[in-house]
Amino acid sequence: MQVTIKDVAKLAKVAPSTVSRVIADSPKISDATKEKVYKAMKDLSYQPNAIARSLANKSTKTLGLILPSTDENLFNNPFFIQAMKGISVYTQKKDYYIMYTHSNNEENALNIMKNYIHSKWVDGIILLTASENDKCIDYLKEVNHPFVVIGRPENAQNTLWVDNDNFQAMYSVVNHLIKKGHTDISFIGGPHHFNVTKDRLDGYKRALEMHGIVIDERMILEAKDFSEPCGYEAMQDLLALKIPTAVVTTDDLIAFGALRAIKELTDKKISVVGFNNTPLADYQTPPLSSVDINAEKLGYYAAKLLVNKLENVENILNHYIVETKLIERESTK
Amino acid sequence: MQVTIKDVAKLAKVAPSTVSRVIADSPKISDATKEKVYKAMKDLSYQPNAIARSLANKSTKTLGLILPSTDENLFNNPFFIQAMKGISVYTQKKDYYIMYTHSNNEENALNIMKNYIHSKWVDGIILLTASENDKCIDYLKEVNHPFVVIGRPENAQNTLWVDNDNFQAMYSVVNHLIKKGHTDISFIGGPHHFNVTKDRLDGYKRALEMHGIVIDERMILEAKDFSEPCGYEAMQDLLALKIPTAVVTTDDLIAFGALRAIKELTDKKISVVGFNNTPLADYQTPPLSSVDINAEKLGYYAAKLLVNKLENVENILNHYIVETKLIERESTK
DNA sequence: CTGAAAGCGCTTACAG
DNA sequence: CTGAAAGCGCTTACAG
Repeated sequence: MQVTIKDVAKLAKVAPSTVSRVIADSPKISDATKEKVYKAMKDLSYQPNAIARSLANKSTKTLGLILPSTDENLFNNPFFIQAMKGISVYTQKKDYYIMYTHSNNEENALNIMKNYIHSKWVDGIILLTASENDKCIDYLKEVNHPFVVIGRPENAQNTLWVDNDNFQAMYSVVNHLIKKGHTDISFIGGPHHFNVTKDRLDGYKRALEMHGIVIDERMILEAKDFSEPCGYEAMQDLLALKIPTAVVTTDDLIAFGALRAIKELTDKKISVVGFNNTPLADYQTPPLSSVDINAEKLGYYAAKLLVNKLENVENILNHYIVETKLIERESTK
Repeated sequence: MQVTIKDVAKLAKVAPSTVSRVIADSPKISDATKEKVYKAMKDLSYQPNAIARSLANKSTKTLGLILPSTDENLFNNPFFIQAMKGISVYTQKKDYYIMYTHSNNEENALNIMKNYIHSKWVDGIILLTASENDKCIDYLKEVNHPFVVIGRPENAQNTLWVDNDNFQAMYSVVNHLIKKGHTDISFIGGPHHFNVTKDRLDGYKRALEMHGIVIDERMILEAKDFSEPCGYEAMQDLLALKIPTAVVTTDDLIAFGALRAIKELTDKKISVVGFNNTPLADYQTPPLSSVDINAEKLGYYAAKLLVNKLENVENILNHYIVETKLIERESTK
């Protein structure tokens, strides 16, 4: 049967409350008593019941995660699983737990989140993506429930978030290309309602401006989705219009599609850069240069910010910026 | 403040126990009372506290998942995230929750599992991989805690599991190749301590035997890991020895490596088949034929078997076999 | 059909 | 420094 705090108390000849204090390592308890209790716990191989603890403490030490599920990117891009790993690494250190659920759409996500919160399962929520007018964020703010966002949210003040500096990341990629002599640089982004797309587009534009290159709006394309076929399609549209010397994209899958379109539709050499440095970037022909966004670290720091808040540890900043790194390969040589 | 069952009881002018029975939809309660209580619940927007419920019920309706983390495959192969999605889809239907943790090694996995169990967080465990002498399985059997395995375990009786028919899957791939005229068919498997590797190897051997083709042990290679470089290396070793007309592998990444070795090291046309039908199989040169193992369905049925057991619904069989399908592309044409 | 009471396994003011 | 008691928010025999 289940060994409880009472059994330990009986064996150690103390009160249950004393055992509880020993578990919490209360400084008020004498060392002698602690020893007695530790021994009894060991003899009975006692393990505290986390549920009972949660009820008494009004805290589960559990974080809730909601994953998109229609998003094709979920399976093609290791971002989510890497971020989940980073979260897990931090929570394990801090004895926190993680719950996750997949959602089909934003409304579904909101319901899952409400359920997590109202049923008292989770102490905090980690949002893995941020979009414009994010209903989840609005709700979490409204009910004032602790959360953190991976990706910079719209009203970043009073909100915990982690992100890459997407503006800077794309700025330096484009800057790098310009230094190599490129002037006709095109941009193929994912759907524009993602903040991440906007930030990277801004970085692209800024780099061109800084070098006095006129921005040609026709060279800025939107892939309908973070997928290979959408990348192919966008590149196809672009080639029908104009042949650039370089293309920056906001996603490896989009870049894979662009590479294929280039191979099939033109003889010109066009440099291509992806984002996320997915494992297969290295195995494209040519191997694809790509920006590593360090998804595991994004997850790790997201968990850290949130746990700090839950434990009332002051966060020096309400966000972390995780560094990016261009991994240069054949596609830009 | 938190709305409790007492507040609802007071407003509806009934006892808390009555409210509890209404929530559980007990047939003993009159419709009139039910109505009153429903109204009160709505007026107060009452949500049951899952933690309190769990404590009283001695059941959390939560399943625990342990993910490998060193495994390179974790990021390269969408298997895990797909299986996790399938699990989530089923648990959502049944109002169950999921917890996950990443582990670094088997010992770590065992500790995480023990913690899940002893702290009473989870009602059941889903193991995403099964290896020889699996310590987690041994432990779960020892303490008689409900669990299900994705992948056929060693002593399958009295154990819930889901899997593809890996023997059959590989058998029919090899059979298919033989029918196309191949007789020199090589096998490159992942590490041999995985049951899945053994089953597929058996299927390979059986198909050859059935057609009277002598098995040449030198044509059976082991990639040290489920990775592209290990596939490359194995193929390289093979080519140094003998040039087959076809190669079957147990993993797309291994197959990607094999394709690259073939391109670089020989002019011969060699057919290649992968496993898992990862999204990028389609974008290899040539596009890779691969066996789709339906990971989402594996997860879905794993959750189903386990939840049935927890709810005392009899499982007709202690396992599910999820169908596989060869997706044929250029690499075998 | 419904209520009062005890219990799930903890924690934590309050006393001493 | 330690204990007795009340409480966290539910459920469920037991009575009626």
